[in-house]
Amino acid sequence: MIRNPASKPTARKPNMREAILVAAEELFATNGFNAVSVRDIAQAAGANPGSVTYHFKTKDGLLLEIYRRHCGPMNLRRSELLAAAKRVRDLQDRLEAMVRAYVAPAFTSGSDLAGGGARFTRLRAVMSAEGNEVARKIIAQTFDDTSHAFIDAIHDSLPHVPRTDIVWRSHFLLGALYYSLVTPDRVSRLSRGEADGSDAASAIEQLVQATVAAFQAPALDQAAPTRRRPVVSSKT
Amino acid sequence: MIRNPASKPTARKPNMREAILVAAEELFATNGFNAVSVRDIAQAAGANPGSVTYHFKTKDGLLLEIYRRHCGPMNLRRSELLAAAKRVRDLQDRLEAMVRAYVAPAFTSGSDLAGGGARFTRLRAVMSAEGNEVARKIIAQTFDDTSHAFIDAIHDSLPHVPRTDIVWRSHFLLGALYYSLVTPDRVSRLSRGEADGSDAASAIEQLVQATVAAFQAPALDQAAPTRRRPVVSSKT
DNA sequence: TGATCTTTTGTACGATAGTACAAATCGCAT
DNA sequence: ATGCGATTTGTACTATCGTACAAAAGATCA
Repeated sequence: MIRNPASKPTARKPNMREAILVAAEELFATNGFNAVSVRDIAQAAGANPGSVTYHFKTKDGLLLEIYRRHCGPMNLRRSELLAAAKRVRDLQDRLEAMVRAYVAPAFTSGSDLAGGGARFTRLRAVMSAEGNEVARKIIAQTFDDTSHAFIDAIHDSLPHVPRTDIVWRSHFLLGALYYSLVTPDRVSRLSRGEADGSDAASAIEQLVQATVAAFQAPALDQAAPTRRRPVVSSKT
Repeated sequence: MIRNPASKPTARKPNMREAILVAAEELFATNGFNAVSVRDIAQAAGANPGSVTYHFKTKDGLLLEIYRRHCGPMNLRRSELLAAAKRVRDLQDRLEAMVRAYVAPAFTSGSDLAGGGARFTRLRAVMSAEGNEVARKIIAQTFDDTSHAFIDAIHDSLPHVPRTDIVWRSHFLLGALYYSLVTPDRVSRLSRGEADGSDAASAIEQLVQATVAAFQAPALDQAAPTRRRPVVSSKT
């Protein structure tokens, strides 16, 4: 019976600290921060309430640690994918690759944390909706750089669209992304079972396709008083 | 000193019940349901905690009443605007009008409730993120009809796009809409002050423009293995 | 005006929250 | 095996939660 080779020489049971983190992630992402008690988390993790205090000191500390361990890997992955996307020659393909570089890591794991990508993104969505203070600080510090990098890159591919519009549209992208992870069942319901809102692959493809089109919409500021955009085809 | 002509013969102070509702809306929409105590609400409304119990029995009952008084007017307004939009002849204009009919009532007041539109929409966003049970039931009952009406109408204007894609894209629209109301400051921050995320008019225009383009994106299912979409212009 | 109903107030109660802390337990190097 | 540091357990404390309820106060109308 081999014990898993714990990297650190400190670990009694399989990995209680990890179990608490995962349980907390899931519960926070599903019910919000305040609706979940430390006791709930402990029970879900098969731990003792006091154990949570031992590892993370406070409930805020636990949330902080959840962010800490995810932000790095996810942003790293995004940077890699963005760098690769920037090298794509074709302008249309490049834009799509960049959007995908932004979207994909939010759905899939950003590191060895099994399946943690979607769960963590859902958590971010909920925390941002609740106006959580701990989350707000971390997000402004950690994610704004990445967001700016994407906005700049996309702007380079769409020079005729003002940066302001790019910002708005990337904001919409994040909102759509969050909402897809928060209430996937709504998609299933409204499509009357024809689509599965929980299917990450579908969500990514749909989101990328729609967002690329949104980014390519004509500029708003400098727009002429009357519409002048070529419609895609409008009827068959 | 004229007393305001209360429609109902029951009302002691200006309108305590209303004050509690407004305070609760604002607090719930900002901090989430569980983070706000009945005492917080009472204090913000200048009322006594017991008064909340008297008018709404429970905290859930208070939330329920908030939904009740907003859902009707907002959906009515949406139906009116959708009906008007359907009468627009030009296909492109009609699509835009329909999207606007969906978006506008969420930002502006749906009735005589002063400025309540945006506040209520923000509330819905937060409740949906928190997975609130009371909200979930009401939404499925009250909003799905409206959502279906819009999806069907938009599908009629975009027959070459599968209904499934329309559902996804309208889902993205709602997510973007929610997020715009939840964290408007992010837009201001990322645009380095060039845009004001709190400006409803800007948000609506940006959202409508981006969403119309997203809806017009080529279909996903029946798509050919290689891309074949006419790019809008891609460079000046 | 005085009776009656509605609304507001004040207070209290049981439940549960986050957290602290001492005791018990475990893994491991020696 | 044994001692030691790391972890887990159990429990307790204080604060705050939602809610109930009786009393006070205001409004309404004969």
